[in-house]
Amino acid sequence: MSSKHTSKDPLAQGRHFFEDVWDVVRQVPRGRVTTYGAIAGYLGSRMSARMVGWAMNAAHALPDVPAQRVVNRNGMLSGKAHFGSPTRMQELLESDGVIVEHDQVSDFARLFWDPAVELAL
DNA sequence: TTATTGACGGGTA
DNA sequence: GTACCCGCCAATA
Repeated sequence: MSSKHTSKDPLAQGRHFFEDVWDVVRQVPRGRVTTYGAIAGYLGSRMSARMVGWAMNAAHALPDVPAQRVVNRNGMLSGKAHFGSPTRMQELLESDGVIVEHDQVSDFARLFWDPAVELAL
């Protein structure tokens, strides 16, 4: 991360968007999952779910960011291809106690962890 | 410099 | 119910 501020209006975010994303993801409890849109909405940019994906890409270098707990709104492991192996994301989720079938989280609605609700800020 | 893409989501047809 | 289009911000070509 270096020294470049790409945000033209940092005050609007109060902080770097990526850092906020990582901070939220780190708060996702084991055995739970969240979505890109939920994180984006929690941060204030409801339609910038894509940026959460980019943040995850950058988070790849961070130790405590469980990106496997972040899936798309369908509960599908859309980012599994970006893990070490095609099955790595599923294995990590199963290790968390999450059932995954056909690249999709079982009982996704039940396991869904919404920062806007759980953090309730 | 502009154009296209990307770990997405919602609204509209 | 599915399909398509637009918008978000950043990085890459």
